[in-house]
Amino acid sequence: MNAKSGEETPRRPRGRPRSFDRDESLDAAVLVFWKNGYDGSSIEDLTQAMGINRPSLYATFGNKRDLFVQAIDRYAATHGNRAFSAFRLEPDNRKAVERFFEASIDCALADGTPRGCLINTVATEAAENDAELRDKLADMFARTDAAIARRLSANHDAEMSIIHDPEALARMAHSVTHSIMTRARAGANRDELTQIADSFMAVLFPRPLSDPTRHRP
Amino acid sequence: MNAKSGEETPRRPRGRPRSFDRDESLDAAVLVFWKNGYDGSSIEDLTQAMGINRPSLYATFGNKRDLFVQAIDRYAATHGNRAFSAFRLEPDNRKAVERFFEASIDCALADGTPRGCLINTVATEAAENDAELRDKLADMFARTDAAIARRLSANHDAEMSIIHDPEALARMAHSVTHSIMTRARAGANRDELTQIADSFMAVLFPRPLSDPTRHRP
DNA sequence: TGATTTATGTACCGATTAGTACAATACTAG
DNA sequence: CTAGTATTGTACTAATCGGTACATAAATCA
Repeated sequence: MNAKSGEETPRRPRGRPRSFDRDESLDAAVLVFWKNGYDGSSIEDLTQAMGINRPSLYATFGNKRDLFVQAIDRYAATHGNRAFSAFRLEPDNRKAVERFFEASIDCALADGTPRGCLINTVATEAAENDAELRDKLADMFARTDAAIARRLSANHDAEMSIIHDPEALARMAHSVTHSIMTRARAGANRDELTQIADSFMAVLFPRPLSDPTRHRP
Repeated sequence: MNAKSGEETPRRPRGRPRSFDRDESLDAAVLVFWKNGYDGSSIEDLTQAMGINRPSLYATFGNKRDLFVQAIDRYAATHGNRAFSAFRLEPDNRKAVERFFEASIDCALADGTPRGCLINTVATEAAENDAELRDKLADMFARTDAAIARRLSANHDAEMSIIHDPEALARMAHSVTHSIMTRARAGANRDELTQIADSFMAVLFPRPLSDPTRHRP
């Protein structure tokens, strides 16, 4: 009867309602894993940061490893997506990649969050002993490569880059952020990371000698 | 008297001699940390792989954290140095960088060793909660940048690269290996890593259109 | 030959680990 | 109202964690 008369009714679930928001708790778990790594994060650390107790964690997220995988997806949908939103909004390819690098640096060095990237730095390290996680990450990396390539080839000014293959250019831009994340976690400051980004911009999108805004190669 | 008559006498130390070779044990510890990460490696794992018991580990290397730092240095002197030896032996800058990338891929995917790099992948992740380690890594990264730059500027054919500043070129070549290590740990295969390296070779060392061995950009 | 010094092997420490049993609680369905 | 269902908080488990005390073994020094 419900299925016919009112599809808009939310139909609350049967038992006692959950007292916390799943995604908010997941955001807290992201920060813990991001800072301490997988093995460095204890259930005690996690439940404390998430504001829930152990049975709630296990009932909602499965176990520590499952929680980690869900935290990776949550990270990709939040912090990870921020670098791409700037990317998507910029119609010019050169500026889009430039802002992609800037956003990556911002994410890698943001106040209030750990250095580097949960995916590139933490999950990747933990993937050595977890073949399923490794496959997941390889897939995420490939999807990121493809998403950048799709965005780059959508614009017809792709000729501005000396790389005429958008997929190759996308892999390279993505790769530059890997170094940004690695160097950030290892203590590099913003100037150093900006220098890296600028250097690669200069070779990926070289400006003609006549251009006064041209990077010095 | 010893100092005058015979400097060649080894003068063995006082007490019971150590029953294992320090560097050999360290090599085993390198593999354990490389595979499992810092927090993922237990003292039990380490002593078992190193073939020594716990008191010997603590007497020789201090504690787990100190052992980790010594393993990092040992890694740099063995596996890490291999990438540079190929680099140093090659007089041509383009080929030197090409072999630097090849050696990095070999190290990242070698049979018998874990994926990626102990320094770029494992130690870097662990540096977030260890300011001293982070400073050490930042220093190691800067030294690697500088060593590559020194090698590149020693040769006068540096003009072969589109990047005329050897230090910028060195940072970029080093950065490419960061992505190689990250992607390798995340499950990328040799073809994918070679593709990355080739793409960057094509922009860092572009060949003239007339060159039949020119990379397709 | 002792006396001294250092490493080894066993056996242990308190703390922390991931995960769970169980009763109480808060909701929906009838 | 009662019955059914799912979450909550407390308390607990066996196992493992990093680190060490202590007696024994093997070397040098005198």
